[in-house]
Amino acid sequence: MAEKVDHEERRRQIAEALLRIAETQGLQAASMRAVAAEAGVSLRLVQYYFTTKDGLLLDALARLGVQLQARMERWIEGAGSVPTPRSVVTAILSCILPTDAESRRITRTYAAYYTLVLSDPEAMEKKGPLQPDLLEGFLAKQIRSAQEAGEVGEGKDAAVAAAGLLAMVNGLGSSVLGGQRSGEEAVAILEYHLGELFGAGTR
Amino acid sequence: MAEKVDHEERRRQIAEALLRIAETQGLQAASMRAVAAEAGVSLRLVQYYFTTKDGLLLDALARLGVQLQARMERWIEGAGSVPTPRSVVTAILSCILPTDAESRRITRTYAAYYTLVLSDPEAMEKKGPLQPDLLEGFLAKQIRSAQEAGEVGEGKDAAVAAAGLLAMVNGLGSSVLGGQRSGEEAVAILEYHLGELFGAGTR
DNA sequence: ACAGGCATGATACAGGTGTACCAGGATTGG
DNA sequence: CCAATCCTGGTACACCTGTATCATGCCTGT
Repeated sequence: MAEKVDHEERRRQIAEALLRIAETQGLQAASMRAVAAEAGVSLRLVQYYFTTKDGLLLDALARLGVQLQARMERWIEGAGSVPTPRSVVTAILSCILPTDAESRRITRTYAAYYTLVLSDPEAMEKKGPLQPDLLEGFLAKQIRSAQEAGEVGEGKDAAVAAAGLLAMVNGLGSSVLGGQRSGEEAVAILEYHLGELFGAGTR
Repeated sequence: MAEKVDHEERRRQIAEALLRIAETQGLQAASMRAVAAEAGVSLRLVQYYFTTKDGLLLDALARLGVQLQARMERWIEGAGSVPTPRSVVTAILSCILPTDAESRRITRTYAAYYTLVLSDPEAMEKKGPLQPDLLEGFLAKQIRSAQEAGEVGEGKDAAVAAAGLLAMVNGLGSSVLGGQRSGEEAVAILEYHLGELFGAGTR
């Protein structure tokens, strides 16, 4: 058979063009023709590698997920040589906030997908390597182990605290994207609440 | 002049049709024709009362804002005969969460508008009687007065706590809409964190 | 009673959308 | 060298979008 080009590479090129448009102009501006133009290929090619538009949308979303996951792992590693639970939790949560260019890009793009999954509920499951439920469970586990180490008060509920923090980071991200707050203010608010949690309960 | 119909009433009828579509199918499904059909009028009428589509979108958003504001005032009144700062804060925050039919409707519709204001930044300012900054400031004031009454610890930062709580409620609402959590679980998480704040700091 | 202007209906237009189809060029297996 | 297979370009087809235009009915002030 004639195996000329690298399919995966082409798919990546096109999918990232879609993500670029979604980030800057929103998903409603990401037509097949616009994606083709942004990727520098013909409309036919986009159709060829992703038969339907939903296929393209889903594939691009999956790629965005692995990008975020990669960023989180990078931030956890960079949190310190011996990662304490607190530093891990701080790294995970603060790397989601739109502070630098990469996180702003990822957050904006995820926000563009947000209304899409609302209007089409549970159509986009089984896709993401990033289920927020998993992340929440992981955070709760970190908090619980910090609790056993005496770093957080006995009375705290690790699961509820994790859920609340994750939701807060989500909301803070929205406010930054909406221009009500700078990224630095958002991390300040987050770190204050982390201090309340890890501050041994008295204070 | 011939003053036959009640303009305001017709505008309300059409705008609420738009909101109904936005809630159930998202804003991208709210075409002029769909709104006309939902409102039971002709396309021309929608054009007549709202010259352009942006006008309709903005007007409907404003109406949604006053609906939310009315709900908040209703909840504050229903919070108790003598409203304490804590009950006021609890009422405001928990009435935003999608628990009953009305709040689900409002939250879903606001979410539908969310990506719209992202792709067109600051185009929709000066509109809402509900700036989140104002709400945040009001919450901070309530917390501060509770602080003077000794209900919350001295070390707490009222402004930062208010910002965090508001963001958390925002994020919790998103998770409920996304189907990860029930509304009751969300208010439980919120009330836990309110307890942490108002629980005099020790515990 | 009659003209004036408001309110409504039907339709047209230009543009953009996702998808389908047809054709030809390149490359490799036999 | 031939043919089969993969890849790519151009284009067409319905359909839906927001908006503009033409026309008509109906109420009202005088």
